[in-house]
Amino acid sequence: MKDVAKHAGVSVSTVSYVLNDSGPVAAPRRARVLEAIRALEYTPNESARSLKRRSASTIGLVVPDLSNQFFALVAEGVEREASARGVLVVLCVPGATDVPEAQHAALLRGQRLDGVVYLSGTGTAPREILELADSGHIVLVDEQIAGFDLPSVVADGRRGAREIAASVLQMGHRQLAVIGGPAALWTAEQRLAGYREAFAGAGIDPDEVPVYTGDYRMASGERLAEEALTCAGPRPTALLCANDLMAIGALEYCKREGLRVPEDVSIAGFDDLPIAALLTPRLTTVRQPAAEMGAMAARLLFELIDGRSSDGDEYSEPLPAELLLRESVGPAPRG
Amino acid sequence: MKDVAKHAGVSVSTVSYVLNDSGPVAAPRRARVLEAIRALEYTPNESARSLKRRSASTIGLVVPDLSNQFFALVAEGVEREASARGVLVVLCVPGATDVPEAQHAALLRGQRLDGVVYLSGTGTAPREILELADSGHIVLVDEQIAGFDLPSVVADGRRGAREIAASVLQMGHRQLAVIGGPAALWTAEQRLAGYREAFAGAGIDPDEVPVYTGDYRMASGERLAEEALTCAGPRPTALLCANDLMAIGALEYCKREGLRVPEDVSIAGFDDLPIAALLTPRLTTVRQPAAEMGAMAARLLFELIDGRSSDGDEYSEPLPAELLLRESVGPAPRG
DNA sequence: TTGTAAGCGTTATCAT
DNA sequence: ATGATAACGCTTACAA
Repeated sequence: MKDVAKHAGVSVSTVSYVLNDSGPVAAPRRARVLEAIRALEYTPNESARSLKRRSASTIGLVVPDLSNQFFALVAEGVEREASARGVLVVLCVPGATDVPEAQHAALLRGQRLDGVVYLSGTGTAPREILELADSGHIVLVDEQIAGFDLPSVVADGRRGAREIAASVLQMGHRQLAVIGGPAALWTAEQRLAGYREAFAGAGIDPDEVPVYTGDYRMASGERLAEEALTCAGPRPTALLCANDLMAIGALEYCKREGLRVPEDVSIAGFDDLPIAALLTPRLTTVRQPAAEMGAMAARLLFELIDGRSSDGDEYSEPLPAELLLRESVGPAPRG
Repeated sequence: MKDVAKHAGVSVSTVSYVLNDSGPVAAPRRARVLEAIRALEYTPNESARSLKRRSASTIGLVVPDLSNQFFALVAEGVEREASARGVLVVLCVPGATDVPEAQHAALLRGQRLDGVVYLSGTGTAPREILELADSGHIVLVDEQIAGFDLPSVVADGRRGAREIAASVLQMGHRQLAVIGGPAALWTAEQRLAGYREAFAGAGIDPDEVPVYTGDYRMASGERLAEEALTCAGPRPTALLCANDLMAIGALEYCKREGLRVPEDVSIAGFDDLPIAALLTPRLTTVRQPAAEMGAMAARLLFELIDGRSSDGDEYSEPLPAELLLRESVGPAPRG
């Protein structure tokens, strides 16, 4: 920068003024500066800038797992929104590494990050992250952490669950089973609540419907489908799975056991992962607008960072979740 | 930091020494410093550090698209390796935004990034990126950019292609069609070469086998499968698709048209996306060790950055690509 | 072994 | 309108 100043025959402050037009500068001199910048191929040193400005123009994105397409789509949304503002996104995948989460948190405090979009996938967060919530800025996506009132962007899972359950009931199913998500997860709870509302609405006692609790992963869907379909008593004719991954597991179980879907048993998922429409049968599910959720989370985070939030913690309305009827749910077999 | 020094009754340099054990410091004083750090909840300012050290401990990761699980897995590999070294990974998804790539490149020059793991997905890169290759450090993954001799991590796609084609031939197929990738892509070229080697090895004139050129996306697989299967002359009994996405498209076409796979037509893919094993029929494919490739790219990049490379440009051996025989390829129907 | 002090490249506050 | 100059928070000779 000094070189640029010299080359243009001006002072460094003038160069700085030109760079950020943060000060008045006469046209001819500004031209000379610009010219010098080009000539010397000068690029401002961002480390110095952020040191001075006390802001890194960088946010963090914490996702449990990138091979889960839901998270990947959220990440895309966040990245899009951030790069539109010239903000960098630092990726953290705590699961993929054995670096303690505390270290991730240190990043934020070390001013390398101005804020964080956080997806735990577990409904809990290490103490370090929670402490950050006060000082640093943090926005959750599709989850809420019990006992903490953190800003978050969520989809209307409850409504989606109610609708998908209602539509299954409308196909004549009366023997249902729910393969739910981890009890600790807010989304799991919401979706379960939605299912139960639909049951009640159809004159079924929600407590009569067996609920198997999984962990949102494929393997648990497979295992619990087996449990649900082989247990004593009348076999369920439809499985309500709280996410697509578990629904896929259930599908795999049926495939292995030679059960036809939906003729023998109907299966519904939740999320609308890109893969859902490619399965055989195509999976009936509820679309979570993942990319939009990521984008909205980023926007919310920027508002927090800019201190432009109306007041205290900020929330967005739940985004709509759209019911997608596909082949994996069919009419109930006649009993 | 000054506060810490004061609190511990030492000088700032001593604190710095303790922080990086970059200098000798007596045990009792070190303890006092540590204690002060804890007491004051001191976290070093990383912006200042990188300003001084002229290194950001941050690398960039450029991927065309995160919803493609191959890229997502590469990203996970990169992240894992980086965070193990305390290096941050900033994510860039050029496609998801309209920010000119030039701006991305400026990041590198602005010293915010020490290097970049680059996946264009197109086999080309903007001039800005290429210029970086000299000054900055860059490693490509699963591609090579024509006309430039850049360090890269690749899988042995040629061998994989040869093996999968050979195995299809061994099932008795004689009427084949290839659904290839974009001619400009190095991987597409490699895979095609592999197929052709297998054809020649089986006594088939490679030039007799029709090649339809797609763009590695699902839609093109669907369209080209139609072309291949409805063209004049004997219908192919097997489709060799240069990646899984196009194979999935082909599968979709068959599904729509009521063609049974593999009874009527066999379909082979390439990549082994996580979804491949979940399709019906399960997709025969070649595994690209995506996460390992990402990790290796990161390691290679760190070597370049540390100047620890044996000499000039550095390459890794192609990683092995493993043939996975599954249901989508079956014996040739008797003609 | 420890402390002092000179930068690292910017930005921002002042005089001019 | 412009130019010195003092921070920003850290590292690292160099001196003690």
